[in-house]
Amino acid sequence: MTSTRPLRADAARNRRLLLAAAADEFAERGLDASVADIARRAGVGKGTVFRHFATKGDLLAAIVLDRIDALNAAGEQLLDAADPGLALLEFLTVAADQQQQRDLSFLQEAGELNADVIRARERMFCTVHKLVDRAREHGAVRVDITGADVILLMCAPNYVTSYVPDAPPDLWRRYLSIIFDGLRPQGAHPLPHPPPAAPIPGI
Amino acid sequence: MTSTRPLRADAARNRRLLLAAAADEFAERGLDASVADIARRAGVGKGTVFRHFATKGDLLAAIVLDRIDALNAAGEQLLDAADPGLALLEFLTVAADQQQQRDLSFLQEAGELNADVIRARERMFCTVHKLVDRAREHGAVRVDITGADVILLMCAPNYVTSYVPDAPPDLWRRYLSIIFDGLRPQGAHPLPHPPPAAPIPGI
Amino acid sequence: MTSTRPLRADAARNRRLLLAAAADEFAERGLDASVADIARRAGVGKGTVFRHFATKGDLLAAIVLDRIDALNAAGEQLLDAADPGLALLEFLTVAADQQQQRDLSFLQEAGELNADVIRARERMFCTVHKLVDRAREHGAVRVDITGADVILLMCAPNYVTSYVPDAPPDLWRRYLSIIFDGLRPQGAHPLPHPPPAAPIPGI
Amino acid sequence: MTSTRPLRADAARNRRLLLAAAADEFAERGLDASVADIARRAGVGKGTVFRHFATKGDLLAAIVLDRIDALNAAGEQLLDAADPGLALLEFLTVAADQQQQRDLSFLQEAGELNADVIRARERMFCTVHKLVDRAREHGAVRVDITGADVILLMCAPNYVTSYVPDAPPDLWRRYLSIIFDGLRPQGAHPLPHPPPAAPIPGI
DNA sequence: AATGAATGAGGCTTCATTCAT
DNA sequence: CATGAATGAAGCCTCATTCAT
Repeated sequence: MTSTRPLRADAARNRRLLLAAAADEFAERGLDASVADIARRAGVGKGTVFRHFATKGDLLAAIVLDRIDALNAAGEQLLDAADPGLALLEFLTVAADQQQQRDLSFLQEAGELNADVIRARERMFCTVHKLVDRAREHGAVRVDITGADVILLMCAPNYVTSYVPDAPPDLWRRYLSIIFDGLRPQGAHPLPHPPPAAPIPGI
Repeated sequence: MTSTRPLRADAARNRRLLLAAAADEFAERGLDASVADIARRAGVGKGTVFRHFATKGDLLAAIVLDRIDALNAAGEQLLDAADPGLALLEFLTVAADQQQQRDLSFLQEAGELNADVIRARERMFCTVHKLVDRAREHGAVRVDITGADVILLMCAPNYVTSYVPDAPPDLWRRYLSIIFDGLRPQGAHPLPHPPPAAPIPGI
Repeated sequence: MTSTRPLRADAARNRRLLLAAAADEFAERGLDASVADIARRAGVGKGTVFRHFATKGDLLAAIVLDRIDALNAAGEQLLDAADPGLALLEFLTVAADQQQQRDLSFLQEAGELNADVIRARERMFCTVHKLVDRAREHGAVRVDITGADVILLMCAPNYVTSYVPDAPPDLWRRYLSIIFDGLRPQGAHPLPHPPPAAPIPGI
Repeated sequence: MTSTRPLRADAARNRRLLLAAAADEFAERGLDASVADIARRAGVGKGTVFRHFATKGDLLAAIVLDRIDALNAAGEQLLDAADPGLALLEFLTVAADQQQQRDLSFLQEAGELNADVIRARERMFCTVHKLVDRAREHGAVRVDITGADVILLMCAPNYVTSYVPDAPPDLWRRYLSIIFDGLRPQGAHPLPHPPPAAPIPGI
């Protein structure tokens, strides 16, 4: 349990600066971004990074945790939406919008991260499964699509646009739309391979 | 100098060993694979790596160049295929199959690689454009899809499956099928964003 | 300034806590014990350590000073003892007992410590010399033994037992006894090397 | 097993330089001597240290291993000596002479070192036990002295003289003589504490 | 031509010390 | 006064690259 005691005003500011700087730096340089660069970008000393995050990995974990939790919150809200199809599309939109930038490999590499991240990821995956189940039941996505499929495809729009030199910030919407069309029942071709096992044992 | 002088027999063998070893190592460990490991895997000394490739980047470039050229050759063959829709799908299948493994970020990072790679990439992009144009004209893909779109989506199936822990080697076929369905005219929804400029000025 | 002004009650308490915590920590972790650990062990903030002791070295010096003074006091008492041989043995017993734990290298490293320590050490050395002189005169130790010899041998029992993994707390007594036997005149073999100069010029 | 392949001429030279430099540096600065300083002293780059010794600890282990093996060899030779008492004294003389300098904490800290060191240490301990047994049987040392005692006392002469500022290089002989007198049966006083368990289970 | 030894820049992390709260 | 946040020097180690053998 992180006994989140209030944190002094300046410390909280630095923590925020660090998370922002790190997110940017990781996005630009990938996971090899150096702690020194992150510190410089945040305008703090290198040592300050380690006061807030014991390890470079912990810093990454903190970022990922924030994003996953935020995304999950959005997803849970959408579980009550009237139109399950629109709800799923909206969820994917939020997901992509939220990370406009290079994806942080957060699904995969997170596997080696902090236990909190793993639990958060499982919660989020659960939510996605529910969203997909509802959408499927309402005929909004094809019957052979699983939650695991959507989880995997979730980051593709950002990934794809990351290759465009000076991409307009909304370009990902184009590819999300294409991919989502591929998930719809209309004109669906049979899939040549079964879906992967759900990433969480219990689903 | 690109003046490919014949190269002694053993040197040629080492070059092949190195390319293979490097491809495997990059695939497994990502771009951070160490030159030492590559050399060991190839069964040669570290110095030999640098005799053949002045720089780690050059080694990567050579791999990428090979793949792009091979892919382009496949694409050019398919330009004569009877069914342009099937031809495009086949091309994407070849592309994904060819790198089964971790994608080498070859489109993007290649941007900073050697000039040969850039030219090869442009040739390949050209071929893709032609394949897409033909497919579009035959109604096999929606009218609002461009060559640039397909180029961007090309790596998505491999990217997506790279997140599955012990993915079966053919899992990418599932996602290529889904994405390709999204490119078809049947049940297409209007796209919310215009396509990016073609990656090569002259297309 | 050595002008020991009275010090507020809580400050005095903190000073005591710090000295105790530091002594323990140094004993367990050696001279590399971190200030942070000492502060935590004392239950105070890191800043408080530096309010009381300008430097980590000063903290060490303060501990050493206390011990030396205490030891010297014991030695001076023993100068009046009836049996000079027993007195010397008792002094060495007190010395070893007092630091049961890892010796703090206090004789040597103290050389670079503050001036107060140096003066205290000189006082203590003086006392040892007197104890040895008396013991020698009474035939309790061999004639070729000097005060400097005893000073050097003084820490050996603790040093020696520091190598025993889970040493019983009194094990040093065994080695003090052996070494002291070596100082006695009975069965003494001639020494192959002259004694070192007295550590203090004026003795 | 260290498949000691011949090692190139220059590499062997550097290895020797490194071991010598490290021994000096450890002796002067203690175990905290920095790798950078060792490299500088040896006249090589920092990286070269790590080519030869994967870890700072491995470097220390190599030094210690050399010393222990040399000492053990000397000890084994002495097992055949005519006078067991003299043999033991000679062994202790060799031991002290061999490390003239600050002891490298080699008995204790070695516990966390490389497995080779541990085995070498056990061999040496065994030898000491045998030397002591023989000496005891011949009445050269008191009956209540064990091998473990001698092992512990072995480094004391060097330890003791390490505190003398500009000690003559043979000063340790004086204290070895004193301590050895303490081990003799003549005029021995009963020991106030039982000996520690032998450091190696099987002895 | 091949090898592997040497190099040193650069990465992560620790910690004594200073300073704002 | 006390606290604990911030700092930056320094330490260990990795690795691409160069160079002697």
